[in-house]
Amino acid sequence: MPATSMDDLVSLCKRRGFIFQGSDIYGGLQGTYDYGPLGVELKNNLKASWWKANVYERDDMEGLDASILMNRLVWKYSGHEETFSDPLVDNRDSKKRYRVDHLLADQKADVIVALAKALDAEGESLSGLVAKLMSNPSQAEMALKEAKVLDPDSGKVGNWTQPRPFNMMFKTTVGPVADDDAYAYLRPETAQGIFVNFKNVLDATSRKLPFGIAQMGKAFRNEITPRNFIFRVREFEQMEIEYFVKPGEDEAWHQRWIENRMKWWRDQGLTSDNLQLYQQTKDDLAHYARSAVDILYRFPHGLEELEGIANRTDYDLGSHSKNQDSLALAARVMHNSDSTAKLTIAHPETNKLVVPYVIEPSAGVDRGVLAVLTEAFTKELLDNGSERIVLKLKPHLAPIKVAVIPLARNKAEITDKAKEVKQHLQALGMGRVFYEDSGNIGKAYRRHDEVIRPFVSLSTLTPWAKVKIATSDTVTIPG
RNA sequence: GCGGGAGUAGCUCAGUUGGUAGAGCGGCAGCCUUCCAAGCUGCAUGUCGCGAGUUCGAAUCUCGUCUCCCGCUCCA
Repeated sequence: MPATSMDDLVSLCKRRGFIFQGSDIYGGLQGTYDYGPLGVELKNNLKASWWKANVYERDDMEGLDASILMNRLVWKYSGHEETFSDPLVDNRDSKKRYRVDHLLADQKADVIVALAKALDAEGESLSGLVAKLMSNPSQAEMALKEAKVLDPDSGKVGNWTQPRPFNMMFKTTVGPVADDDAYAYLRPETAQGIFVNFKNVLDATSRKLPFGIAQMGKAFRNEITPRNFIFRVREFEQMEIEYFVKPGEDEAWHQRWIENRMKWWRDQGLTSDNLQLYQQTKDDLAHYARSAVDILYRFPHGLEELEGIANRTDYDLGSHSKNQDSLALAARVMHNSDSTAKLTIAHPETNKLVVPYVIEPSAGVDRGVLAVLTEAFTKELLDNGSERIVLKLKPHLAPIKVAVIPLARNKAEITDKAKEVKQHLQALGMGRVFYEDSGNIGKAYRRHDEVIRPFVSLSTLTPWAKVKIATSDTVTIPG
């Protein structure tokens, strides 16, 4: 079990070159991290394993790599522009929605005082009150009621909902003129790139239901609180599948994907003890989902989401489709007057055009790396009472595949042979191959023990292991 | 964003009542070494997170700021 502390992991990652704080020499930038020499190998290995399992080893999957920048209309119709914008509260009676800061700015002083009191935040500035309101929505709802916060339009006391924190999409200007309309968002999820390419992929491949589209890529969220190392960050990478199925078969496929994805994570070395499924409640659900199951992992900071597997029904394709009235959509979608495409496919039996349902297994690459590191991090107690750190990684994830360590570096008959072996191994294209002759043998072993398993312990977790060079010219590559 | 804690060498940390920095591990060079976290010699580590203030003098006191950790929040 990983009784690993986050501090231990952060320390190892820095020391051995897995993960660094972003913009480190300028004091860092919150919620950004850089992958170092070993980290990039580990991350690439994890991604390669995902792509192999979900694209190369299946007959029902296509790959895609969509742009990070997309037409703003994508985010309008996906629902993100509404749900990922500023902190908002709704008046249940008037059905009007207000930005929390604007609402408070319109209140009389005594209302603000009463609100501050209800929030136990006397003397706070207006922005401080907004923050307080956003920090605990249910308390905020009661406070808004208690303070009799007025609806600025009607002048009556409002029947307020919980305030909701939404301004998570990064904006950037597009084109040479930075006027108000020349902006785009950095995508807050990769999924939409798949949905807007649904017709393109279909036209190019003549797929039939069920089939999926797989994609990996960066996404950006202006998180209020980046936290827990690479767990919650502002720039992150996703591995996502949108799997399109016949309406009515969605529940069964949802289950199948949950099992499939759990198995994959176990194949990456995560143990069942540290993995858990969580069925989201109605309140938890994102705006697009009918139901969702999370794969949770026991990270150093707690049991948290590693991957979400959602049943998005026909919400997304329906949202981005023209002529929605003719589609008999199950999901409630915004009327789309901008799309130029009908996102349908022939029903396998009736041959009528239908909007397929979507099952979305969506995993965080960085969270995956964190989970794998957490699981692999092991403190071994040595006979002399001291500890050594070892990463017990699956061979296919190991950042260094082979370390060739000559048993002496002052004897040419040994070092020449060792270098020759290293050349041969390198030519196999198996990944990183190191020739290690610094210090003495003991130190060279230790250096690699930390990041790959030593050849001496033939654990099933051993990657390629170290190569032993002997004067008898025998070479062993256990594992 | 709010509350609490922290930031000294690559890592883990020490630094006494303010007098301009140390240890272990690691790194580099050389020697030694046939499987071990083995040893020996030498070298380099640093605007003490950043900026300002108080002071003759600040790692040490004050303020600001950035970053990290814990809690509230979250959902890849």
